[in-house]
Amino acid sequence: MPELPEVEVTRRGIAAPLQGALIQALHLGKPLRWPLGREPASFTGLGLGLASRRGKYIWLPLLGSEASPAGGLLLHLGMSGSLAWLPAGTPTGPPGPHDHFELVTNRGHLRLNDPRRFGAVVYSAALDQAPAARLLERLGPEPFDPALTPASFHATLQRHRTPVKTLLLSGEAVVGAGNIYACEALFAARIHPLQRSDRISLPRARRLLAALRSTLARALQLGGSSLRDFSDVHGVGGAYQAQAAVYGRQGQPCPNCAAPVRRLVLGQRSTYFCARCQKP
DNA sequence: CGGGACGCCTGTGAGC
DNA sequence: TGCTCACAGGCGTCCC
Repeated sequence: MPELPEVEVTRRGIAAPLQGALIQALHLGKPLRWPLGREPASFTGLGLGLASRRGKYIWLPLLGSEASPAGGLLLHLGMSGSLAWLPAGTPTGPPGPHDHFELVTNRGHLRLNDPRRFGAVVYSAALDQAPAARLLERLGPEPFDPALTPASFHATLQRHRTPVKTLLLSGEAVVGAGNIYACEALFAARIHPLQRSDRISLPRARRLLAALRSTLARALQLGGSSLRDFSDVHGVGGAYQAQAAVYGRQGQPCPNCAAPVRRLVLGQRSTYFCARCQKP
């Protein structure tokens, strides 16, 4: 479910309420993708720092009792995860059957709801130590990092012969695009998803990077996509999916040329595109 | 080494 | 109505 815009919307929603909050309890439900890696009871009394994001991971720093760093929690929402923030004082029912992680703090409850349980919450002593470092080390550049330039992006594309859409999903050239935004960015850049990565010229690479950035920025502005169940930490859904030009619109007219949107399967993922507008 | 397929889970919607 | 099947926003791991 959550791609970079949804994860960033989530991070923004929890950052202010959690910063400086004190953990009173940590509860686990059914197992997520990986074990937490630390005894839940040992988190009681720790403070929380400012949540940050890398790719589709959220890093929640923990503060020791004497304000010394105490590691943090690395969160991933997987395919079907979302976080809910329930401020103290509001009626809070018991955790639901898909609430598999809960932080009880003096300011409220943070719950991770994830029906498919592809998500994860993992303790790490530091961002640059295992297990966090191992999970983050292979991530490509952030889409809005100024160090990511058309030239450097193009250079990464040149190193692979795989279809460009597959490369976008791998996160090696740039992180953040999942299946929806990879399809949408390729449409906006008028590049065919099957186009071999190393055959993309510098001008087209420039166009793709610009399309990716504007697609992600637009989605962020609209609160992300809520195809099924994604919502922000207050339970409000995003609006981007109504703007999707091709994703999930097989057979419907291309908004640009009215040719029917087509679907193909690439790397076991549905891929939507306009065969008339998107050339190899 | 790069590239591609698998598997982790549960829910939902379409088709019969 | 109820069953079966395809498919769903991700990604680490394994195999070729």
